[in-house]
Amino acid sequence: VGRESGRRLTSRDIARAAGVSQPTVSRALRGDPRVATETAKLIEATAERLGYRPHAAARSLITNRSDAVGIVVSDLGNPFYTELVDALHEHLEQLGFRAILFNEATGGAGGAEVIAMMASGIIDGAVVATATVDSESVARFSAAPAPVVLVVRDLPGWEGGSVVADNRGGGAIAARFLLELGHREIATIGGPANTTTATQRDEGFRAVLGRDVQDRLRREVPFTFVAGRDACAELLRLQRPPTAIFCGNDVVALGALDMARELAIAVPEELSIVGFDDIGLAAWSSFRLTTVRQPLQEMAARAAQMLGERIVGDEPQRVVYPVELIRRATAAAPPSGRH
Amino acid sequence: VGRESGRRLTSRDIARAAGVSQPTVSRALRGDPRVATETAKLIEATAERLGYRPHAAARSLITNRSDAVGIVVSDLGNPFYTELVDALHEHLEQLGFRAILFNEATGGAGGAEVIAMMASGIIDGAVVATATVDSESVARFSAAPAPVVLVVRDLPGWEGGSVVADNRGGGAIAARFLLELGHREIATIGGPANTTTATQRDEGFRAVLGRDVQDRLRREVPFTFVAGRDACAELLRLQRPPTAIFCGNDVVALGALDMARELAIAVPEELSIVGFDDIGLAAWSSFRLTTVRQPLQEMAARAAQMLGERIVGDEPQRVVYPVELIRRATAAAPPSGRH
DNA sequence: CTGTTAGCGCTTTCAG
DNA sequence: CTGAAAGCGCTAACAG
Repeated sequence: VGRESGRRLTSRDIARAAGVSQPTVSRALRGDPRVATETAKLIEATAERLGYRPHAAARSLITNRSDAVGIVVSDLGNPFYTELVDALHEHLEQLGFRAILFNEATGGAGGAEVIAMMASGIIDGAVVATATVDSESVARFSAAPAPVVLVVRDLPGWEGGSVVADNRGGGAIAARFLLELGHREIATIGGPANTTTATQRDEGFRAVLGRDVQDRLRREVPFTFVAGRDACAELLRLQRPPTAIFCGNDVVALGALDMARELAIAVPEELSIVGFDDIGLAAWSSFRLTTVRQPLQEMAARAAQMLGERIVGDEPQRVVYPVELIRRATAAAPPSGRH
Repeated sequence: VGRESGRRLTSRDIARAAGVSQPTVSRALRGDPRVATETAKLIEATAERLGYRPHAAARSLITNRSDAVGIVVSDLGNPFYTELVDALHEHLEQLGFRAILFNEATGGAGGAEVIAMMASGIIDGAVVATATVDSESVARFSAAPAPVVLVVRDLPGWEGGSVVADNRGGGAIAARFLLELGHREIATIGGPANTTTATQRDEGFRAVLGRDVQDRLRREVPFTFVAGRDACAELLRLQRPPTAIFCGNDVVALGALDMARELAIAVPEELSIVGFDDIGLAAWSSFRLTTVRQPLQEMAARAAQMLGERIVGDEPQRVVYPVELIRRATAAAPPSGRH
């Protein structure tokens, strides 16, 4: 394999070849305006010709910046996180950052891994999408040696910057929609209680309903496809099954839909299903899931931008994005005589 | 935010606190056996107490290793790549590597970006899943300043290490299966001709068919859901439509299935569809796609391992994994009178 | 506008 | 087993 055997090419080599001093090479290659245009051109040309690339570690050692940031998600198997990673990655790259992937599951709970990498100077900051409400998280992230921006999920008491959707409002929208359709026996398959996402959606939903969802119609599960399937099966096995289900997110809703089909329950004729997020799959004609859309692209862009700002010292902000109901084919009026 | 204001903590600080010399701290923290057990314990304790973390850049500058590697995929929107990234990431992490994400689309064609990062010492190697057959790729990757391992897709003439599935064999299996079911009017929606994956699957398929697929029943499209939909619509609009379609991968097959449903064509009664890869979605009861499975987990593990080996100087290898037919619900005998 | 001089915080000889 | 000295390849003052 044509890998070079020799020593690494350094700025000193370029300096020698171009007949200037080493710092001038450094300046020229970074576009320092103090270097004469002629000199700069010459240096760039020789660097190009010799195939020189500055050694990132040497630079980092001085600047104390790595130009890399972490993206923390819990589960790439979940399409929602995939889309988020994709969007974050793209926007971060546009801002000149490399993205290092962290998996909450393997990378140690509570972001320990990320914080360690900040301390080593490997990353300049991180955007985390896995915040869970527990006693340590806020304190931990607040004491992190580099900025952390929360996206999608927030944390009570967190002041370090976050961009989230109006989950409360979204829950309310879903409830109003289902109520207007004529549903009365409405079930919920909510997400984990230790995520603000799940609790806020639930709160918004119940606030509009004007009462709590009966315990028998209430499920609280992890944000996974299989959990959605299982919870839906339980609900449909009830003596008086619901005519509609509001799900904590789309993956869960898709799981519920999948199970309804497996049990030959017609959607939306016999059962309405509403999700949350509007992931790509939701629009596939195999699903046509009615859902509450959160503007993931915009949120990712804003989070990336905010992290960039925080890294250069700007103040943290908390920004909330509006959501919108996307009517597709999984929700309709309840079967007659059932409401 | 409780970020420290002071100077960075260095190994010299730990040395002072522990009453030893700075190099001894360095040695102890790396587990150098020459350090006395007592001394090592003392050093570890003070480092822990003070919250010291070695500066990665300083280390890299000397060792010329970053312990980070690149993962190059083209499109995280494609579930297949997502699963691959997830698996690679996990195995790489187990080997002590961090994963930096690259997107072929934004990161410059032909892996230019990755090679630049190798030259800067930012990554020690890369596993690339986006190899396309063109005049430059092999030369480029061969001349890269750090090891490249190809996964999923291979390149003719590439000697740098690759782990792929038996795509030819898989195409043959699919053809044999469809033939035995009784199909005669078989269409193919293949992938891009500049990927070995697509061409090999197609070759294997045609070899068993004993003849070329008629041009009218042949489509060659990008590996996307929408492309699968569109191609399927075209095929079904034909005067004499096919009774079966072999798709270049699962995403395309799912697209085809989606379109068949939209056009109210019963699958598998009126149309059989066979995919390739066996992505997670294929097993969902909404799809139950019959497909040729390539062992992605094993392949990712092997690729990660191979990259690790290449980085420490081992010879490249080419490993091919067997595939297997997964019979689910999208393939059956053709409608009577149609074969 | 450019060169000289100092380090950044580690790892690695080389002594002892 | 441990310390002293050197230096990785850059960037950042500071002169000139």
